[in-house]
Amino acid sequence: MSVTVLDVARAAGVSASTVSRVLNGTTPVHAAKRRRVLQAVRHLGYEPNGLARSLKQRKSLTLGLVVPDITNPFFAEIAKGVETASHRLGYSLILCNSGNAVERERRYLEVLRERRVDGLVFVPAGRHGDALRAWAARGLPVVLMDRVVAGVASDAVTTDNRFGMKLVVRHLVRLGHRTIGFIGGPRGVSSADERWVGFLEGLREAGLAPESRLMVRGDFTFETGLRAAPALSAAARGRLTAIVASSDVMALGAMRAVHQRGGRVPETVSIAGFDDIAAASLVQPPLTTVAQPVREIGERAVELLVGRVAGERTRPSFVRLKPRLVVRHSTGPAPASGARR
Amino acid sequence: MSVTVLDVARAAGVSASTVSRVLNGTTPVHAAKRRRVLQAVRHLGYEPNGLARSLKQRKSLTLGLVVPDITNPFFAEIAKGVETASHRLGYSLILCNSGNAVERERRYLEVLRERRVDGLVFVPAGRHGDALRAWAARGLPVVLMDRVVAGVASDAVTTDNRFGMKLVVRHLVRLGHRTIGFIGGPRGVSSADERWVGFLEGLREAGLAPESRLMVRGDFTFETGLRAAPALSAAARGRLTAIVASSDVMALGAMRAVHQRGGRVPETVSIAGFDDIAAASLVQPPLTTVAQPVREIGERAVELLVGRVAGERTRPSFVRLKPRLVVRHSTGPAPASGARR
DNA sequence: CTGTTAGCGCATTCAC
DNA sequence: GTGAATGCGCTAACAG
Repeated sequence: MSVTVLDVARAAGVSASTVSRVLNGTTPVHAAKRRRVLQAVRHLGYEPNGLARSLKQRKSLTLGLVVPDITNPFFAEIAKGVETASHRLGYSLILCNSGNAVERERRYLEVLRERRVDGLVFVPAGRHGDALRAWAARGLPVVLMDRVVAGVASDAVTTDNRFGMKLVVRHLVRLGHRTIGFIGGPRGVSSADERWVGFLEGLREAGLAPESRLMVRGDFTFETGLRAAPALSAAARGRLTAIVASSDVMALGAMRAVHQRGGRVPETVSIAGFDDIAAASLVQPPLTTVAQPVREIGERAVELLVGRVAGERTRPSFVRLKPRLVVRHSTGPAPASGARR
Repeated sequence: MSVTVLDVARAAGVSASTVSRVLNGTTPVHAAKRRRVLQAVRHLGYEPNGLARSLKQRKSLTLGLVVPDITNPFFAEIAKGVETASHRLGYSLILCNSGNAVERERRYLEVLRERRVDGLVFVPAGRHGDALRAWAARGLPVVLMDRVVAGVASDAVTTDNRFGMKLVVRHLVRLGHRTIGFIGGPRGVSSADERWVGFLEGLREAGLAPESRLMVRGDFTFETGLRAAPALSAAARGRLTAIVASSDVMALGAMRAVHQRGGRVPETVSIAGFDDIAAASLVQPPLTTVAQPVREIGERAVELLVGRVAGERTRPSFVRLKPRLVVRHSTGPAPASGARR
């Protein structure tokens, strides 16, 4: 069927092993033979069979990437970083979109094991982590991104979410805001939890008392923001001058809600997000947010993973990248005081 | 090292082939033995080696996905559809992000051949197509999405771009617009070319004369829209009442430019896009656009591909999906007449 | 129904 | 330096 090393060997008048050596540069080969081999390769249009090589060498040069939703711009950016780094280092990447479903996630890990991927770059969907623990228990390399899972001591690349969120709160406080609503992410997702804590700490730093009725949880969707903003306004009885969302998408939803009700951003209420997705700078007004080094997250994760595949480290490394505040026009000075709807 | 069929066979007191038969349901096996095999599998934590299976069966159950840019929401949606369909049909998906670079694209196709993927779902970067022709020449299945490549008679799933663009023009004409600017995509990208033609046809249908100075080409980026909108306004000397962009991202750029210069959408100028990416409904005002059945494009492409892998068809099928106009608030009645900046 | 045999295509011993 | 032999883990004949 397809042309094999043996075919090349025959055409070049050498043995299969010699062909292999030439192709992989494992061992020196006489220049003359080497040339004949290369020529035969070209002549026959030989293409090595990666499957056979992987089987023999017991490594597939393939990595798995599992994300909750590739259409989420944040994960798309991460995926791009992961893809770039993988191919740069000679690995192919199998894409798995878990759709935030734990069951699908479990199935994917199974498939990836069967495919004998050399490692896994992973943004876990929920808090759970059984499937992941099972994976790690087999000694298979895995690097978590964005969030960590309780009880799994694997490599991870995350953002300093607490710090990032405090940056936002400070910014708002400096602008004179005293009553700030918060739209958080799902409980149990570590990055969301950290942002929640960062928000509380930011308030405390400023001597502000948190009000639990002004803090709601969402699921990182636009709809959450859309619904939460009016709810927060109502809960604050007109005192609210700013809203911080735990993701840009939710912030965009909040902004939309404000506009729909005839409010203006930032005049009526300031709004800030987290992530700095592309859309953040494209909306009107452009969104103040916390920029995560997304590309870098993906790239560092792969580098860590490949290092571990090569057996470099033995203890898990935990990389925390610093985010930075990006001030745009969705935040402004707090209104002098008092009632507005 | 890892546990193999042979280990299972020994543990169950049967031959390796029987284990294989039980696992694959190829041939009936005595209930008792079957049970013992299954038990041994569970007991030993056996996991089939997909690499070995693929080598033997000469099919990898893997597909390649090549897109220009996974962070482009349009391609991200497509990727999601492709991923879902692939895994549903039992295939894994290798993700390749060509970054719109022909050379990277070429390298990817090479890698994918070495990996012995069973087929390729492909959004080609440019007009070229040599690498693709080489691929197809080897009889390897490929399905194009969104755009086709001249001289390559492969399966393809596309949108009826001409029709879609005419829908937009009709809509605008009905609103009273007579001087409409157009921001097109790159020449040689078939989908962009079709939209260009559709725009011209739409004008003609309405008895409007195209003005070449009111039609510019871009590269589907936000920046293109940002720059093109003012340029079109200037070229029209105040007569322009509407702008149609060949993609939502460019439309968003145009909208931003209008806002930056103090204009209002749609009062000053109506703006329409193409694709209906998520952001289109989230911006202010929500964008009138042509919705492509993105998810379906991805899914149909995979189904076509898998069908071809199975050797179902022999002639290339060319699927054209109908887009639909989504009227939102970025388009409105043309102003009574005359000058505005 | 089931065991035995024989590769899939390659890289790696081990001798020379 | 190089060839012959071996086996990675699996499934598909081929007999029984």
